[in-house]
Amino acid sequence: MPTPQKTRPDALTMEVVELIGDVVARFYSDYEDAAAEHALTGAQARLLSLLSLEPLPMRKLAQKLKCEPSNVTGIVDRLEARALVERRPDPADRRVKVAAATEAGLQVARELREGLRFAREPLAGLSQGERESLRDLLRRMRDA
Amino acid sequence: MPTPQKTRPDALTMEVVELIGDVVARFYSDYEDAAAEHALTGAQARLLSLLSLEPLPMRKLAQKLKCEPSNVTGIVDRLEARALVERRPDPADRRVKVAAATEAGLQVARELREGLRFAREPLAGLSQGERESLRDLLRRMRDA
DNA sequence: CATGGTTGTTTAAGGCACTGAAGTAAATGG
DNA sequence: CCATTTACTTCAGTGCCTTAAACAACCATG
Repeated sequence: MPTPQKTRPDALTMEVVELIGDVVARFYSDYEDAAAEHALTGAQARLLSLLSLEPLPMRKLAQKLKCEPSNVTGIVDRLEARALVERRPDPADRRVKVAAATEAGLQVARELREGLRFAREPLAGLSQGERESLRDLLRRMRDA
Repeated sequence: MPTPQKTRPDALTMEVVELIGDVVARFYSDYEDAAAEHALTGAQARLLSLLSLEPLPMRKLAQKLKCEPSNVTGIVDRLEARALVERRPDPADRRVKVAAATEAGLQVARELREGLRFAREPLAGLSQGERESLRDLLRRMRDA
């Protein structure tokens, strides 16, 4: 046994993990900034972003956001107070409240997506071919 | 003017941004989980991680964490209450308090780093050569 | 030096995100 | 029907985070 450690990662892997950490930090903080430009918190932006694709019941929102349903209540409350989101009754189940982005909410979500220029900027320096290999590598990481 | 938008990104770029978002979400949540295994919050883990490299004054910590110094006070308070971090006086400037990881804190930081297996797992499926190109691409993104 | 401005840290007040427990209303299955 | 489960909310408590204000120590200028 040359190395007593269980799964001692090689230097290359360690460096890539480090780099991912850096990029993650950058992307995350850029996302928060983009949200802040619309006076949204990160959590509010993520929730609104989800609703810009399709209306969802509170329960589903909690699942997608990986948090407790009681938490979603507050976030939707705050977005609803700003008329970016509304609660609709579910005709099929009167217990359910379906959260949906309003017209204004959709607009903000669009601007938010476009305002993610920070995330795109680092990509600008890559060639078409490099972006393709990056895409392939990321896909495989995601699906791992 | 075929497209009224300012800088309409192509489909490839959009997909890569989407993929980065996915990987970021995964990495972030794995980091929080790893921290939680040591009863640490994400913020506490990040701060402790910084201090595991070198002791830092409160002011520097705030800079690295991109937050207000008054915020750092509370986080260090909680880590100090658990004896993972200690405040030392700076002999050169009596205003300054240098935060430093204790022996126990260094141990936790080490375990935390090793416990980041989640972040490494997706890399396991990549070959040596692929990891190298990923490293190069990430480096260029970081330095962009 | 003395003094006035700057810097490093903390405290206090307040908002948001989050959890867990408890409560209410509606659906569902003997 | 009634007991259980499900969807949502409310409440209490914690942590992160910011701004404003306080304090002590540093520092430059006259």
